[in-house]
Amino acid sequence: MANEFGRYLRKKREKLRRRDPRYSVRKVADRVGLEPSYLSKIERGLQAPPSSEKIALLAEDLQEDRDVLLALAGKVSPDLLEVIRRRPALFGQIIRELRDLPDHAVLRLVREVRDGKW
Amino acid sequence: MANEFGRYLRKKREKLRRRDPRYSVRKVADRVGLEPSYLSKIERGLQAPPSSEKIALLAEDLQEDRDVLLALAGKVSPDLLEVIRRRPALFGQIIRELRDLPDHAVLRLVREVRDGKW
DNA sequence: ATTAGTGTGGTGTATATACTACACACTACA
DNA sequence: TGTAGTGTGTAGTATATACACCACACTAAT
Repeated sequence: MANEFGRYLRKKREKLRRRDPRYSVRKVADRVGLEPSYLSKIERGLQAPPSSEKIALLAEDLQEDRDVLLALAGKVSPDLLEVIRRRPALFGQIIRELRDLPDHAVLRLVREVRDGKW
Repeated sequence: MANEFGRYLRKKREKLRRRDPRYSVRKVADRVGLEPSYLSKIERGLQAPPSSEKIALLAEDLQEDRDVLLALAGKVSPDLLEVIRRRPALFGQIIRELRDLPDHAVLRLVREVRDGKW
């Protein structure tokens, strides 16, 4: 499961690399501020995923969804945590309420909210 | 802010203690499985809040809301994290959507969902 | 044959997390 | 005056987190 993160990362990076040499382990590592061998180990599951901050940078560099990448690493975006911590009872309640709803139902809800019905 | 947690804890414990001697530092610590001096330091803000697990036990013992207590400690309940990690894109989206809504709007939403309209 | 670039192995480390163990001084009660 | 219970101070520790440093072997181009 922590392994899943590494495999996903490597797959995506290699895919990008086929079209663009700027996606070598070294270059990506340099851009996000990691030591290349560290990133290499992470991709092979020899190291646990890095910090949320580095994962966010990786997501941006590799054009991935930040929340998805963080989830693969067993983490949750700090800004979401912040939202919950601000109103814990309220958000605890709604998240648990939505926990077992199918995707489409939740999505409909998202849309309703965005369309200003609330 | 980490200090807030301690003060809140002490206040609640002392309140309970006025009516029931079972709420001494020692007794509470024993029940939740902590060393008394450790809990004492936590209550005075000399130690950071304990693990989520211990906080949950404290919440139960002191009849407090688990999510609120965790939030005071700067944490989020592991079961909520799990919900988000399972469907990160979806829950990331909805939480950010609800972030700036006033309590009453979110509450109305909770009720609608619970009443099976979804 | 040098140079630039590739991925990776081994080793070390600073900081944080989450505690425990034990002793001490004080109070209340029998 | 002993016994039980109170809170707290000092000290130490095991484990996890989040990395960096350096060296090596390999490939491709000049």
